[in-house]
Amino acid sequence: METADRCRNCSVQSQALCHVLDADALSDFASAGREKRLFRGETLVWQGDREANCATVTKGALKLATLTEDGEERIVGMAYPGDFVGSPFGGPSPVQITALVDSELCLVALEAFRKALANDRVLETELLRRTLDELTAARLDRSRMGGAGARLAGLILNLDARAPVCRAGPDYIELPFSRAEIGQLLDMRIETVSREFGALEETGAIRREGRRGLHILDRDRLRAA
Amino acid sequence: METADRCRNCSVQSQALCHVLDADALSDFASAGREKRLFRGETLVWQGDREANCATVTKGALKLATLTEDGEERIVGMAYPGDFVGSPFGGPSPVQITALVDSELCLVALEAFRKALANDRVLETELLRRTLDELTAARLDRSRMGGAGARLAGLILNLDARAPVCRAGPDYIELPFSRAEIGQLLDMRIETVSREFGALEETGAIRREGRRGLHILDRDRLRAA
DNA sequence: CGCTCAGTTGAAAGGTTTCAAAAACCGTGG
DNA sequence: CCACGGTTTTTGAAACCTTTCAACTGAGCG
Repeated sequence: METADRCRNCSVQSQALCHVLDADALSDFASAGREKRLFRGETLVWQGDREANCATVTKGALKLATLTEDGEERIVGMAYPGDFVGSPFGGPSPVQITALVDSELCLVALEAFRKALANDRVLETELLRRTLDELTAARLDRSRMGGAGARLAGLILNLDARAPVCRAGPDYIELPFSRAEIGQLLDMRIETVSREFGALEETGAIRREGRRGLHILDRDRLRAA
Repeated sequence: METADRCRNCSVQSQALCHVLDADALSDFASAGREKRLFRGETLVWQGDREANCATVTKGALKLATLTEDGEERIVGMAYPGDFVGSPFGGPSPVQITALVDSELCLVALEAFRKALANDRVLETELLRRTLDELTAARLDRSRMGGAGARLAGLILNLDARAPVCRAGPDYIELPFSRAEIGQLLDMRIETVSREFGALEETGAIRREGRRGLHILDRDRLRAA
């Protein structure tokens, strides 16, 4: 069966929201979902979209962003493989969701997802648990706000720890961001991003390679920053 | 019956999490809860507390804060009447919860709350809905970060709109914060807070009265800042 | 080769923090 | 009721960091 295969071969089956479902429920759930590929820069959900579909990220990295009134974009969150994105209860989407690098998703129609949520108590409980965790993570993020260098070092450590897409070696990561996107995420201008990269390189914490390559030379020094 | 009375007279009965419960379930739930009074500065939950109790705020204003490694406090969220606080799934509390002004809560033992959550599907669904809303609010907060003046104006408008405790007249509010707490919340030093209050007063947007009194003279001007 | 675009670098302007000190406020006791 | 002492808030000036504006470098591409 095709859908069952899709789940059996799923690269995030042990981390995704749906891992709490038993075989039968999973099969129902899977038949409501479909794979979707997003190219770098493609947008899954626009800010304000009503009744947008939900999805589990299976590969890549997505940004959640809001538009300021003057049209600037502000990145307010990230989604990596295993993460769930979307507004299960519908309503206009508060953020837009865009692929930072070529990505893959397991897309579920909103109506089907809502039905699954109603049928499977465990699914709802798991979503609640994850949402609570994300809420505390989002709040803790606020507290982790020192100077520009500290924020950049924090981002690098974060990618190092939890972004499988970026890992291209034990001490080498490929940034999924442009300088502009790092600025939108960390609230600084691209010039400052560039200078702070330079400063971290000076200290010997990292070494840049090309535009997006990053050798991590000294994690302790990053943590100290 | 005492507990039923408590709910019937509850000042936040229409906004609280428990408003989704039917009469029977509410009566069970109420018998597991009890009133608790917190004086200004008292802490309900410390950062790291395990298995701390949950509560609904019925009166006052609480801060959710984390401690930085150098012992400084950083306010990462607020809770006003009708809001639910605590970690229903237990584990060490990521934040500490402290009364900013004399407050009242409807406290529910963690075990009882978890049981209610398991029994009453609607309770869980409502908690999920609220948590999702809080998550997007926390994320949007990040995007609302201009200069110091803009952040302070935003806080004032926020209190004006959603903090009943503070309202002491149609255009007069009583700040629940000290200057230091405003600094912890908005990420600026107390001197900057003071100067920005001065700047807003210069423009005629507000007028200060004593340490914590605030006349709101021109909401449009606040919004413009 | 010359174009464009992302990234880097430099110098000046702007805003926030820091350190220091004065002023206003509050509870207490005379 | 007023004076007192401690605390919070305000104000001032200099140091610091980030932004802004501008120019330059380098990689990719027709």
